[in-house]
Amino acid sequence: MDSSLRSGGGRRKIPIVKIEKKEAGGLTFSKRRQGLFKKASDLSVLCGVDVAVLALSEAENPYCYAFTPSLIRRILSTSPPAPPSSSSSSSSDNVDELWWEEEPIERMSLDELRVFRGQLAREMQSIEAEEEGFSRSRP
Amino acid sequence: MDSSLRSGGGRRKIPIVKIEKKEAGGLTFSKRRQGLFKKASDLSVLCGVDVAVLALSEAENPYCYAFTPSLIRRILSTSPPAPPSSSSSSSSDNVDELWWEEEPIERMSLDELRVFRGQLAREMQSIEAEEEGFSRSRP
DNA sequence: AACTATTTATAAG
DNA sequence: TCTTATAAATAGT
Repeated sequence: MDSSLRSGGGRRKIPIVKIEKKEAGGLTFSKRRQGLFKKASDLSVLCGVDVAVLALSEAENPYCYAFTPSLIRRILSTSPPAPPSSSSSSSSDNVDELWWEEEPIERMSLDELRVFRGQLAREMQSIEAEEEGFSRSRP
Repeated sequence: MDSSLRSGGGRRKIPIVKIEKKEAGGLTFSKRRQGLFKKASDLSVLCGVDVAVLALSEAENPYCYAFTPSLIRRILSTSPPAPPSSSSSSSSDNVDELWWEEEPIERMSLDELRVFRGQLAREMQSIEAEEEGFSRSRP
């Protein structure tokens, strides 16, 4: 049976076009943002590279993910906000748990804000360097 | 049978820890980066929001995804670098094709660089506003 | 670069 | 939120 006609149960295929139903849009934004941040984290860990993600909600609230070594070190060295099952877990690698992944700018500490601003500043320098290249070729 | 012991066939479960084999790491970076950009695109389209992704390869090459309405408009209105099957395709909605998704900074046009820099600048203003909040509470 | 078995993400309920 | 059925991503060949 065509999955779009089925009445019950699991995931159905949806076209990638803007969701018009207001509530569904907000739920989808939350779920997919979480999924996106998880993918960013996996990529960062698996390949040992820096990945940063910014997503603005429809209300323009910024949600960011930035998984830098310095940020991780700093977070791990301070008291975590609420790491799930850190005391009872039997495995020693709950460092892999993802409680720090999603962090709206509004909840960052001053140090976190500075780290993140530094990342953006460096990225902007790269962009400005590229723009310099254009002005040199046609001053 | 444990999937890590199986010899043939499909996907196997892997732990999310750094891949040490050099070649495998590069392949995984490419595949997962593509997947991440696709997820970013889907989120952006489904929810009508701005999403930006930056990923630095192990060699520090920047790969970025920035899917703003103005960027899309500008790209669609200019001659595309190499849209796949734009002339032979029978469907009219090859606008959905994702050829512009992956774009290293080095290959951006001046206008693209400015759009992207503008996004980062706005993001940085949000961060600085938050930092202002800290200095007001303890001057 | 393509395939395929499988894991992972997620749309509805 | 939690579950379930399914679509989508992807590890290894």
